[in-house]
Amino acid sequence: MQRWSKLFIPTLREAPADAEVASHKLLLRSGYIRQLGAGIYSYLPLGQRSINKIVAIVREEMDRIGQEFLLPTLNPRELWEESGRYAVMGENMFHLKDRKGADLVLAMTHEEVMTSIARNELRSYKQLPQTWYQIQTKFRDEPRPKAGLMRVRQFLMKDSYSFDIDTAGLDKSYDQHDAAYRAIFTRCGLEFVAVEADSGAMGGSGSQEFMVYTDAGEDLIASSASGYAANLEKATSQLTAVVDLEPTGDGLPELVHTPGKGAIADICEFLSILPSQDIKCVAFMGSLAAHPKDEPLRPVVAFLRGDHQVNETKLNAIAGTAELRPMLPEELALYIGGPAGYLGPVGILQVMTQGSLNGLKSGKAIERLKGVSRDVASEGLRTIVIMDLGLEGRRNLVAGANQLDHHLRNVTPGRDFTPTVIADIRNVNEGELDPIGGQPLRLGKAVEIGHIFKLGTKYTESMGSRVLDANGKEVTPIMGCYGIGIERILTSAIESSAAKFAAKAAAAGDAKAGDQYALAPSIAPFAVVVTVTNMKEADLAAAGENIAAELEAAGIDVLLDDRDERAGVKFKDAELIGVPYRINIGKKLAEGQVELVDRLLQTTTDVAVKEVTQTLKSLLAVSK
RNA sequence: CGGGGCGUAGCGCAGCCUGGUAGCGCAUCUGCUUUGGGAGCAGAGGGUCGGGGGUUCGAAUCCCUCCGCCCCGACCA
Repeated sequence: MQRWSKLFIPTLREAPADAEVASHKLLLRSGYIRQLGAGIYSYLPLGQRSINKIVAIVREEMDRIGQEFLLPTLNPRELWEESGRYAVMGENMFHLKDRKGADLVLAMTHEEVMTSIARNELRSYKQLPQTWYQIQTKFRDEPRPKAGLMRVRQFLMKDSYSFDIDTAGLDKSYDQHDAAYRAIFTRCGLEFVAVEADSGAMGGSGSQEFMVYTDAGEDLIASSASGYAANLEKATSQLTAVVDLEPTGDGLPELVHTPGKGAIADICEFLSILPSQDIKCVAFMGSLAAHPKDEPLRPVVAFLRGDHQVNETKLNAIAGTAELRPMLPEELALYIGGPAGYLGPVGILQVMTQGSLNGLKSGKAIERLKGVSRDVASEGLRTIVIMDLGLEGRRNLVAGANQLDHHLRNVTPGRDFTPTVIADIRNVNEGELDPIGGQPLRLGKAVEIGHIFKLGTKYTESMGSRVLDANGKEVTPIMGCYGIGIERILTSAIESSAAKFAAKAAAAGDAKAGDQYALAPSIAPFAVVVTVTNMKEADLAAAGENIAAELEAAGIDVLLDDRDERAGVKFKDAELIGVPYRINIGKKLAEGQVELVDRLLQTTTDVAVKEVTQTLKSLLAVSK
């Protein structure tokens, strides 16, 4: 039996100053981990117990669909050159030399090793499909490790790879992983959403990220009760109903004097209109490469509904640019023809040539402009004018007139201006209705705990893996790759729970109770702590011993707190280590009762000593 | 890699500006008291003040340099 007095559980009353996010503080305070360097952590016994439980769940579910390997982390450089990823990964990969001077790398994932095994061993379609997985330490030289175990340089990952003869087989392997992942995360007690992800440059055909909402996350996602979920970069929503203004005068664009009303809120108040009846203009210079130095820049001008915000990732995708920065005032004058605050789509200068540039009065501003927009200045470049879908079909809008202190009424897209492209370039907002089920969207930061991905033939092709099909023809196996961040299951579970405790404490007006959490029994280091409130009272100590022994005999993961400490200290410690159930053995023992504290539900009930084991068994059965 | 911050006992911090015996709280150890929400009293141990160099009679403190860690940004199969 595990006795607290014999274990190494170095709890901290205060968190080290380096810790910022809740899970980091709590993992340190509860004695789960200690830091060794930036993004490098030691797992102490409690942390290791929890990690082991997570790994066991992952392994159990993965064994249903695949076979476990253990692959080397130390990889020859040549292997990564074969796949082309040596150059792609660059500084993100750890490099080292052996004593003979040969180059080695520490593996970040294992596509290359798995594919090398596949190409050496798989010969026939009869050997397919295969699903191979491992649970292994991965190394990534993160440019910026952060948030405790959230983003680290050395971490555990379950990675699996499927090899199929055709896309139908791949679809099946992919779906099996989807089901396995849902089972794993559910068993770990996580509330997750599956987000359709960008397959990106990898050229795959399907990809899903499994996300957990947490403020410590680095991605922004939107999801709804109808099952819709997407990255903010891809999320769309149903447009909220808007009313167009009635035309004034002859219904054509009409100049209005609007002194000092450059901001949307001001112009709306001044003209008694709604933001949704106004056109917002956002102007950028887009670089074609991610690290612009001497790269040419292209002007990108976006028009949106006044109450919408532009999403730069969407805009980049439409404009074909890699990075955007706001236009300088000189550039606004050059490409749009108006001052900031009064920019509008009507009469926008869509083509800027050397001639028209020369036509402008030269001066410092133009010289500066030539410096930043070399390409435009030298050969002329079309301004990309993008209109958001939210403006399509609208009438009689208010827009900047490209003159200081003036706006236009009666601006109607299509009639008064023609965008280069009409596309979705806006951010969805909290509460808007999702596009498939019409349920309100929830927006928030989230952390990625898993990813499944239809990889295709990228590696089997480049590394020369071929099998013979039923017709004796040589074909390239199709791969899928699938990852789970083991530590992120733990951190996101702690983050989620801590957020719940904090919210409840805040609602109760208790400002300082923001440092509690409870893990699901499936992944907590122990399912239950038996707390003897006073070890000096022999009957309490004996009862604790008996109850803990009985729980253990019933197959329950129990920790007996037999330390000669004050009750308060023991309660605080038990809570700090995140164990979901606690049995307090104290005064009520005289009446044959003990207390059962359910930290997941945050309730305390009296239970007869005789019924403790049965009660816990049923609680644990439910949570399994 | 750009910007900002920090480095003094296991943890949290003060001292640095204005150079002169290195301090406080918690934790640890001993004793007594206490015993259902991080106990009280008394005593004790614990420090290359991140490293190196310099200025000075004298450096935690001033100067130079290197290292480490955290945060924001960039980046992130």
